[in-house]
Amino acid sequence: MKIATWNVNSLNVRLPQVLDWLAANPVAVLGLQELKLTDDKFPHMALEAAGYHSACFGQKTYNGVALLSRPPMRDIVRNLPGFADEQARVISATLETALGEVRLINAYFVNGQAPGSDKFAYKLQWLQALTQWVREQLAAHQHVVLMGDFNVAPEDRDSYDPEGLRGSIHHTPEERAHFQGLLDLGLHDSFRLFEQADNSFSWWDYRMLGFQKNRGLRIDHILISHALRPHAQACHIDRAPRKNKQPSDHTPVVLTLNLP
DNA sequence: ATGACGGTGTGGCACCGA
Repeated sequence: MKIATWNVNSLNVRLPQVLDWLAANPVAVLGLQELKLTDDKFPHMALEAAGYHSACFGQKTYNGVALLSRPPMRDIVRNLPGFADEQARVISATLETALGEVRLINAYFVNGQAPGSDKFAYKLQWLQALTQWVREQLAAHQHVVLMGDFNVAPEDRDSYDPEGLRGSIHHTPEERAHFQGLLDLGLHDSFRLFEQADNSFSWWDYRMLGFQKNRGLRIDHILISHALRPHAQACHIDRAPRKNKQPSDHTPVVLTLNLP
């Protein structure tokens, strides 16, 4: 059983690539971020034809998240309960697996623009609210997967230029402390459970040949709860879609669990 | 220090992303 996350930067533009990718990578679950479309424009039919149920939470122009899954989902929750937010950033759902219930949380974390900005303050508030939601979900469910575009490079090795970018957005101590705070709730960064190549990134700037020069960041993550850890078999970044003609700036991260 | 690339909106560019 595989679980993947992918920031598609407009599902309108990227739907053909998502369908192609799913055909080649028939994962059980795919979390999408940055749909940039409203729910009435969500391509339920095309995804159903590909064998996926879908639960979406969209908005116009910005943000928007969705969960796709082969088994049906239930108990779908949109955004962070108790945190008033005009931006559509989180969708959670429960899946029935061979292990029993798995609670999925798919999130598009706030970018934050620059330390000291209003957007950065919003990022920190949002991170606090998300942490509370994950804490509650972990209390209610043994098997929890927190996936998405975290907009945080957790460690220096997750950045192409950790010295030059020290203290800048995605690299600040505050953001990294929040990432560590999520781990401290009882989660593991599944990518780091396995040996990985140096300079493994999930996002590259469209400009200045960022991908060709591998000037990227690892900001897309799949975190799993303690109870899932023994079942994790692999986690890898699939760079192939970044080589497509009209690529997203992010590429999928894929977790393999030893479940049917 | 800035912009570079790409998506969206009701545009002739600005805003946002990371």
